[in-house]
Amino acid sequence: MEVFLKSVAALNDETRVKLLRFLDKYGEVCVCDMQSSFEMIQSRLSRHLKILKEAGFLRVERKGTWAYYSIRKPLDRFRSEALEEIRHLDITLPDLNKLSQTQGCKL
Amino acid sequence: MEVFLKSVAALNDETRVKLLRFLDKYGEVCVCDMQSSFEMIQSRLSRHLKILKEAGFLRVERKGTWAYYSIRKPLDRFRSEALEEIRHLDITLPDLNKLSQTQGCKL
DNA sequence: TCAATAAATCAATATATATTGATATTATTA
DNA sequence: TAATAATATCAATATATATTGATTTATTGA
Repeated sequence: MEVFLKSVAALNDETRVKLLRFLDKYGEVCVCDMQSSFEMIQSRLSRHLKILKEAGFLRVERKGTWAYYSIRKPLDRFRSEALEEIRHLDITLPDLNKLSQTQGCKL
Repeated sequence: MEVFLKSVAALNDETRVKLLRFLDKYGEVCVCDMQSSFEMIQSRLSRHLKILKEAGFLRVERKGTWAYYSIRKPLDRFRSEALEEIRHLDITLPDLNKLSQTQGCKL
């Protein structure tokens, strides 16, 4: 029950649904790029990413000071069905703004 | 997005997950029987049932003063996957206590 | 129509979650 | 090792959701 409720709680927020879809679309993205793409305050973004990760949706890979998040694979059945459902929602996503590459990130 | 978040929000509560599983197991159950089975205060139960209904999981049929709730069929893909996930959770359910039949219900 | 019962709704309060700004941690590099 | 940058965590507050008891609505039957 606990694990199920944790997955569901993670999905129960519009910001996190958008982040999931964003990572689903763009693959592996670093925190500072999500920050600039979504124009979101850093602590807020970090918290949402943590919730998604601890709910089993995301994985993180650290490269130096940067943290790259992506959809964890494979996802179990329920989580991948949730992601599939999210794919079919009419969501307006921001474009991927690759600060990290073009400017070495200075947020 | 709205509809999806409504489904997810409805699932985001242990009491409601148990109610879903209960109705999944026992079929059509009237409110007073759920009340006595779960030993739950009437207004609380009524509120949870409303949330599940408005999220598309339940249907209600009124028979006189009684309201019979059951899982809505057919469920769409995401909702039925959620239900399937719930079926596999290790949940302790109360037995169905048929007050309505044995005593004509007097809660 | 009145009384009684089942269920729904309302209003107040309690509890949980999200947001923000500040601070801490970690890795890099001068 | 000191300075800086990226990310995570913390503490205070705001917002949303759940619970309770009281009230309302709807239905039945005397």
